[in-house]
Amino acid sequence: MTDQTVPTTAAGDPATARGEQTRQLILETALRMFRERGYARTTMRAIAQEAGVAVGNAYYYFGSKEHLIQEFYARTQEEHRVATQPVLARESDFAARLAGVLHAGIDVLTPSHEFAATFFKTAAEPTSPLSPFSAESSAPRQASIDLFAEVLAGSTAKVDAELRPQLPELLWLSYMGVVLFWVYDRSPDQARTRQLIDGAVPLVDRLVALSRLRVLRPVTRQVLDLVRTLRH
Amino acid sequence: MTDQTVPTTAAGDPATARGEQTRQLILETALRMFRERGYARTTMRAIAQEAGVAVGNAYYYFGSKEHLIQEFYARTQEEHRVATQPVLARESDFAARLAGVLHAGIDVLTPSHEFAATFFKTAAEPTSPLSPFSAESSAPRQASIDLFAEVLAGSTAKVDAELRPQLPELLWLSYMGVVLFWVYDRSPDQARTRQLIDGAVPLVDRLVALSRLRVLRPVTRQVLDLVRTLRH
DNA sequence: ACCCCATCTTGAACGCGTTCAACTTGATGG
DNA sequence: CCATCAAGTTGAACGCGTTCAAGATGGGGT
Repeated sequence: MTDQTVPTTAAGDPATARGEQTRQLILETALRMFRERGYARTTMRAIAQEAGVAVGNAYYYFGSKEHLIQEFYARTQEEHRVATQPVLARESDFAARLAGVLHAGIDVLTPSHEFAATFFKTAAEPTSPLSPFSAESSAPRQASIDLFAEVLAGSTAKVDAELRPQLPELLWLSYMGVVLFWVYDRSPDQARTRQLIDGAVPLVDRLVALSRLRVLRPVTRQVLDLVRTLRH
Repeated sequence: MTDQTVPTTAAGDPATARGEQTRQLILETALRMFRERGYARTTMRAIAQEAGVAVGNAYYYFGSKEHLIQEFYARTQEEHRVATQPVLARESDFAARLAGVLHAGIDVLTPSHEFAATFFKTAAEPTSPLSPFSAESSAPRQASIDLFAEVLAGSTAKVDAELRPQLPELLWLSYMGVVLFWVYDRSPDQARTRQLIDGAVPLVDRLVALSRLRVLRPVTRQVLDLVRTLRH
C-alpha cells in the first residue's frame, strides 16, 4: 500500500538536479513552439530537434504531449495571480475587483489564444489529468479559487452569510465560463469576451447584493442547497 | 427500366443510391464499436475490417473519424426528440415539461456515457465542425433548441414578454450545462446528474416566474441585454 | 584506480488516422 | 455490343505520438 521506495522528488516527475536543465530546455522550447505554430502543428520530433535532444528524451520528462500543456496551465495560473496584485491592492469595490481579476485572466491568456483552444479541447476529456476538475489539477485550481476568495475578502461587499463561504468557488466557476466563452470567441481581439465580462460583472454584483433581499432568500437557499448537494 | 424511386437521401455527403448501403453499413459498424469498446480503442482499420471494406472506403463517406461522431450527434438528437413526445403530450406544467425533456436527454445518452465523454472532448475544439456551436452542427442544434421552444410553448407558464423569445435558447444552454456535468459525472448511474436536474428545474421555474417581479425587472433586462449583445 | 548502478539519453519501431493514385463497377447512349 | 465516365473501392504509404531495449554518463563506495 505505502510505496515509499522511489527516491525521486515529491511531485512524481523525475526532476532531480542532473536532468533539470534538460527538462527546462524541452519545456521552454515546447511552449514557445506551441505559441508560435499552434499545438497540432508542433510535433514532438520538431520539439526534440529544436531542443537538441532525442524524441525519447522528451518522453523521459513528460509522459505525453498533453503533459506539456499541464505546465502551461500552471504557469498561466501563476502569471494570473501576479497580474492581479495591483488591482487587488488598489480597489476595494467588489465589482471592480472582480472585473480586474477576470480581465487580468484574459490578458494573460491572450497571447496563447489559438493554442489555448486546443488546450481546452484536451482539458475537456474527463478522464484526462488535464481536466480543470481532476485531482492532478487540484493545485492550480485551488490557487485560482483562492484568488477569488481574495477578491471577496478584500472587498466592502455585503454578502449573505450563507452565500459567502460558497461564493469564491462560484466565482471561479463563472471564470471558467468566461474562459470557455473566450476560447470560442472569434471576434477581433476577443472583444466580445471583454463585453461579456463588463456585462456580467455588474450583474453578478447586483445578484450578490440582492441575495440578502427577503423575497430572494428562498432562491438563494435553493441555489446553495443545490451546490452543496452536488459537491459530495 | 425498374421503378425504383430512391435517387438520393441525405444532403451534402456523397450519398447517392449506389453507395448508400455501404455508407450505412460503415456507420452502423462504427457506432456499435464505439459503444462497445470506446472511441479511442476503435480504430478505423478495425471498423473497415468488421464492415468488410477497405480503410479508404470509410474515408470516401466520412471525412474523418470525428465525422462519424457527427452522425452520433444527429441520431441522439432525433432519439431525444422522440423520447420527449409522451411527456410533452401529457404535461402542461412548465417545470414538469422541462424536467421531462432534460431527463429524457440523459436517458438517451446513458448507454453511451463512456463514449460520449470522448465525443465531448472532440466537440470542445472550437475549430472543429463538431462543436455544438459550429455551423456544421447548426441543424441538430436548432432541432434541440426547437425542443425547448416546445417545452415553453406548450406550458401554462407566465413568462415576462421580453424574456420569452430568448428563453428557449437559454434553456438549451442550460441543457448543454447539464450534459457537460453528466459527462464529468462519475457517480453510479450518473445519479448526481439526476439530482442536478431535479434541483435546478424548480430553480429555473422559480426564476422564470420571478422575472416578472417589479424589483427584478432591471436584472431581467440586464441579463437579456447581455445575451443580445453577445449574440452578434 | 576500479566498478557499480541509478540516472539519463538514444533512435528504430509500432500502431494510429489519413491520403491518394490506381483500379473496378455499372448505368448510359451511340 | 462496346466505349465512356462518374461513382465507388482499394491498399500501400506518410507523418504523427508513443514505446522500449539498448547504450552512455558520472558520482560514490571499495
